[in-house]
Amino acid sequence: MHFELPHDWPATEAEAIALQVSLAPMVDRTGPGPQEPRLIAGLDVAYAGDGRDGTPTTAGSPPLPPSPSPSLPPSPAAPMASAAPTAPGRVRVAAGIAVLDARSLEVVETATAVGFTAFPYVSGLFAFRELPVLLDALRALRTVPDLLLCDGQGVAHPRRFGLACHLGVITGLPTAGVAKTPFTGSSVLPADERGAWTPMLDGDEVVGRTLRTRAGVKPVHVSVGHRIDLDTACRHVLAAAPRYRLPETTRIADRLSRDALASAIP
DNA sequence: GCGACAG
DNA sequence: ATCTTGTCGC
Repeated sequence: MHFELPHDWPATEAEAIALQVSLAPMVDRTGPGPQEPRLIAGLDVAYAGDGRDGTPTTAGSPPLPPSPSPSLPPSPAAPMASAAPTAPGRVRVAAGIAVLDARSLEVVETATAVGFTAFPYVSGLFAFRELPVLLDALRALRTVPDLLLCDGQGVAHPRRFGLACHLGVITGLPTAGVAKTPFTGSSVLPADERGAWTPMLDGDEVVGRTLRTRAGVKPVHVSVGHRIDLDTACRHVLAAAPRYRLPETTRIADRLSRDALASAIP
């Protein structure tokens, strides 16, 4: 598929935060979104080494020098990476996308992309780290998913603009975030029964839902990304996770990204 | 001021 | 995120 970046890539944490603040108003949290999607895609990113890179979280200093990571020219049919080769402080990454038939949960198409991180891991600015390689993998996709399930938060974010929202605004597709641990917003544990849920609250605002996809296992945290409502998002997450804690989409995307990373010849 | 902090 | 052995259970 094809899309244009609605903004330049930030070089500092301050720029990244300003970008989130300006883009957050573009998020559509009410959807209602696809009621019966035909194709649901899961996305994930794998890291080499320990996943950490240079600049920790030192306040003030720029995250990383201007990086060329976000792919510039839309090469037609070339396994494009995020440019820049071995640069100090940059970690090799691989993205995996699995497009499944929403009803049978069978794989319809897969795509991967490899590259290097263009931003350090900073809680709240997670998207700037994974988006570049994820977008490369999305560009390699032939089919257009009806819903994107992301590994991380949607509006359950300090500025209401987590990875799922960012990906939704860029692609224009409905998205939802499925996080393994809570971030912004707290909730009480839902009953130990598949399908049980409790609201995630940040003050008096509902930012997501803690959803039990399987009894006896920790619940996941679902939040709206873009062009879908919370009920619809949770319904699809539950349907995509018939047996394990995480949706099949995410599980398969995780495997794809790890395999792609291993094939990238470390 | 101190701790916490999606992956 | 990633590094890892053993262990409990279907």
